Amino acid sequence: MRLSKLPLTTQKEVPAEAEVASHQLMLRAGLIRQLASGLFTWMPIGLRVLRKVEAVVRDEMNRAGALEILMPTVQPAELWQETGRWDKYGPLLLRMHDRRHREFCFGPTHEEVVTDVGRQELKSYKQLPVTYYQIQTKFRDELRPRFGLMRAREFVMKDAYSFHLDQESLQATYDLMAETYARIFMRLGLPSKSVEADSGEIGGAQSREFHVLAETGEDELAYVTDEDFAMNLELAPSPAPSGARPTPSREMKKVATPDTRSIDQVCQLLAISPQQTLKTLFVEGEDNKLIALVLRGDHSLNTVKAGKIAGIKTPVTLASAEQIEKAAGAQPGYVGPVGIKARVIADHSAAHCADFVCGANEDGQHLSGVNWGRDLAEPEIADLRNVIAGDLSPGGGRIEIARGIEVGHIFQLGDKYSASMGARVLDQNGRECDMLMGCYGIGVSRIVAAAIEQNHDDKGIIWPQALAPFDVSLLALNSKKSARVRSFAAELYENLQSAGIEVLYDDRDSRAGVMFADADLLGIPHQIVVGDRGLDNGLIEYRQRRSGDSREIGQDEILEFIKTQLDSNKG
RNA sequence: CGGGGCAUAGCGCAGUCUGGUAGCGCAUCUGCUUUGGGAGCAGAGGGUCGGGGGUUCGAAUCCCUCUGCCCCGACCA
Repeated sequence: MRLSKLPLTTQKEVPAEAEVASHQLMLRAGLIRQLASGLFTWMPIGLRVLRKVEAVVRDEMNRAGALEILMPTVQPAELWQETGRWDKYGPLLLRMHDRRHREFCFGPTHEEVVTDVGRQELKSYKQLPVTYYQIQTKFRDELRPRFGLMRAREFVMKDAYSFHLDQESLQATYDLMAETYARIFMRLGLPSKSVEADSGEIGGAQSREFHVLAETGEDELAYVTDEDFAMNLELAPSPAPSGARPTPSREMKKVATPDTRSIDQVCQLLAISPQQTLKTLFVEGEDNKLIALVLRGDHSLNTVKAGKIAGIKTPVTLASAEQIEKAAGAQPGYVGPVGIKARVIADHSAAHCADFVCGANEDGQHLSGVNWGRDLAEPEIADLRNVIAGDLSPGGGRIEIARGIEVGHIFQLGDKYSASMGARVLDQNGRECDMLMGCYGIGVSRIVAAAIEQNHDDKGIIWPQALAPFDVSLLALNSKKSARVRSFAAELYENLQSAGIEVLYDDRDSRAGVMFADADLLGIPHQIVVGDRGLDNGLIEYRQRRSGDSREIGQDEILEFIKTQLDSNKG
């Protein structure tokens, strides 16, 4: 593509609305334009990237034997009423009606529609297993769209659904999809990790999330390098403390701690470490009374775990400062479990502490030398905390923590949809039975954003080869004045294209600095620079976007050189 | 939905407190000069100051109201 034919305006300045790198760079490079909150137009170069992702996903899904279909984005309410989700799905579902006042929704997902397909098409166990998939636009009316394409309301998703006669078959396809997903992210050049996950609303027995690793990721992943252990932090069990609780050796006494509300401040004042302190958090109970959750000072509350404890209201809500003062008689920062009139649940690490420091339920005062069973009743014990790096896994390894962006999620649905919608086949014995189903999603448009989060520098995007909108940027410096540059570059452009290489040819009448800056911003992996300075010596400059390394290549060798570079990169 | 912020040219912003009819940088267009890392000079186009209502001789500015967008929280590919 000739850049002179493309109305591309890149921006030096970062749009105020964009917070994260991927959003900023996509706007600056002119890959997307925002229409409204969570709605984006894919501009020519951006769309090429999206298509690259789709191509890899499609190729691997086909290779795994899945069948591509395309279902409507608009779905009738009746289907959703069959599964009960018309009422349960809530405001995420964009609802509308047609001219006859028949109700519809814009599909946020397609379990209902595909189950309808399944019950019409599939009658015999001999047709199973089968996996259908589509790559299509979804709409979810998110309460808070965020971070550009990372959480858009309208987005492109690859969703696949499998149908089975029995659990063994479902498990086999589920495992195959897990392998396929790992291969997709590898081919896209995006280091990823899969973890066990909470299956949430969609339900089902097993589920696994796929994350692209990135510092800016919203999820935390707990894993052990040499073990199978890999879980979303919200699920990862923290190890029970080993051995008996140390015996008390100190007396409880009150210490004045004015203006020291945080654990850090208390530790500094008393010259102790956070492990010797306990913090107390109040959450709302189902009966609207507050419940005290006690954690070691260096640990943090895991709200998913807390929400699973009977009596705690879900979603877990932390009490307000007013509620806390009313219940404990002290401001947040000075509350503790001693003498508190509330249900007390301690994390097992906190329950294992002796001679600890905690708030005295009196402003400006803490207690030191406190011991369970002596100074206050033994607490209820539960796993309440997030694991931290260095904790032991169930297998005995040291847990590490990484951040990731969720780009895929696979589920075993079982008969949840087939049973409610009557999707049945005849088995070997002529008996009618509900099919089992699996579902497998990939956030195609989110992958584009995730790739940038993982691959950029201060100059712009650095596309992995498989995602790059073009293979090569060809810059013709001062081409307006120099007929020699103009003709060499034009010929090279034709030759590269004939060799099947995708080229973005910068034939604009711009200054060199502008062309370099735009090429770096757009992030195409290989740059070829044609200029008079090189041609004087019969040389062309080749530069790698990622490393910034450049070298001079003979003008007759440049075509072969680029071919070799691309081959070794595609590997 | 709860809490906070913002809305002035395509983008980034000033002007609002203290009312007097809109400005700066980038981008765009023209000309000249320049030409290997976001050039210089000269000129030009582009704004119902988010919408509606009110106060006033006069509103970007003050008041009321609506809308949109962004950030923090719960949810998700």
